[in-house]
Amino acid sequence: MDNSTNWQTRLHFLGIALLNELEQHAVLQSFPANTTLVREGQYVKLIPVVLQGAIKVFSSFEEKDLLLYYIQASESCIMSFAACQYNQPSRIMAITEEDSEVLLLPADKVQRWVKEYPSLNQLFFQQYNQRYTELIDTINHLLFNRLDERVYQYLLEKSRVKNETQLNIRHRQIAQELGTAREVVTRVMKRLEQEGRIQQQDGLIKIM
Amino acid sequence: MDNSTNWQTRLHFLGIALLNELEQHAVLQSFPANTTLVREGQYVKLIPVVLQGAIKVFSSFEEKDLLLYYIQASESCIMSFAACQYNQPSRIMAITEEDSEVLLLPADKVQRWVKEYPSLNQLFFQQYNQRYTELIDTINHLLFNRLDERVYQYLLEKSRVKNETQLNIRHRQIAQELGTAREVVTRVMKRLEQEGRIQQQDGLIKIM
DNA sequence: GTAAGCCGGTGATTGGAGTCACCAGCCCAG
DNA sequence: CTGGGCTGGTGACTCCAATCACCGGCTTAC
Repeated sequence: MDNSTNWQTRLHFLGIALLNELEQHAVLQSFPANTTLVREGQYVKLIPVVLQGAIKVFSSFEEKDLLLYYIQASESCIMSFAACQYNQPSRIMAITEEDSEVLLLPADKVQRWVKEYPSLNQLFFQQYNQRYTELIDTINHLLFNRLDERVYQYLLEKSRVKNETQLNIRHRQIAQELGTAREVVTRVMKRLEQEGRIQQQDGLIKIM
Repeated sequence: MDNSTNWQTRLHFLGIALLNELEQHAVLQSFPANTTLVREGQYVKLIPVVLQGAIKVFSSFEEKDLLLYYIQASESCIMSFAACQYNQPSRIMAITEEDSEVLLLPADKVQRWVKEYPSLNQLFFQQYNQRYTELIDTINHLLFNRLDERVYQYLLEKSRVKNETQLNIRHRQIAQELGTAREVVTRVMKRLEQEGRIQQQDGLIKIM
């Protein structure tokens, strides 16, 4: 597979001029699933643009985590962007959800590119907006939905991101990504199964 | 009070050139406390920059609200910004917390100004980042803190924004802004009082 | 083969918060 | 001055989720 031209077509919306800059200064890198890319408190010097796969972004707080959103193809990470612009430490944790291919842009260059290339400026505004909206949804779910619904939505979203109808995932992980406990998830899953909304077999979860 | 030069000094960081544009195209307007500026689902054509006072921004969802943050002097509203850029309806509700003075920028002009004036571009990036960080904090509070702590933090923040040590506020309003019920707040306030963290007298709340 | 570890599953219990119903005190309008 | 509106305050109850303790089944390491 010709990666170099590949990502250029995928990121075509950034414009030829910027693509040329990227070709020179950005680094293409692959990560296996479950690689931790950023930890909380870390200072970041590279800004990722996902080409393939997905990165999941967490908030961690006092030993407990909460899945905030996924970064998918053609998307970038506003937290790294912010972290480099204001030289703040990262407030989130980022882990590859699947084997992923990522274009890494040097932070100092991005500072300049944002000013020179409206397409990149546009991308980050759009990303900020999208992430912000997602967070508001997350908050509303947290505040007003029962755990049943949160778990179900979580499964739907994960299935959408991974593009699989069968999910291979442990109760423990679900619990961790939703910031709750394993037994609680087990019970909720039982209920969802009884309600005919999911099926569990051999550690696989099928969404109906 | 000479308002016209007044806001120009306050917004000096935007640069002379942009200030001239603002002078021509922006509108200075005052609102009494508790004026609803934006409702959920509304399409916005004006982007506010607060000069004096404060605007509180809510998420409302199935009849319940949640206070997200305050827009204070020299700050703007990213939700309006987004709403106008992507022509999406507003996902939030905005109400003046106090008597406020606001500079209203026409949405279509802002589109252009953002590209032409890095200072404005910068302002919105900075605002996005700030709001985003605040939301993450809110989420962590929601997930991991007891209501006691949430209420206390809420009171601290409100006292900071209004710059008053005594708050004149009803339990009902606290409940509404935190997305809970009045009786619950009453009980929490009782506990906070017994713990010596606040004092309640004649409907005034004093933070210790 | 056996011990250790992870997996889902379950019962008992606790605690936080939301809900319902009702009270007294206060103020204001008519 | 009286009724209706607001305020805070309370008891009783319910519900959901978290926690603790413990299971049997399965895989893996040694």
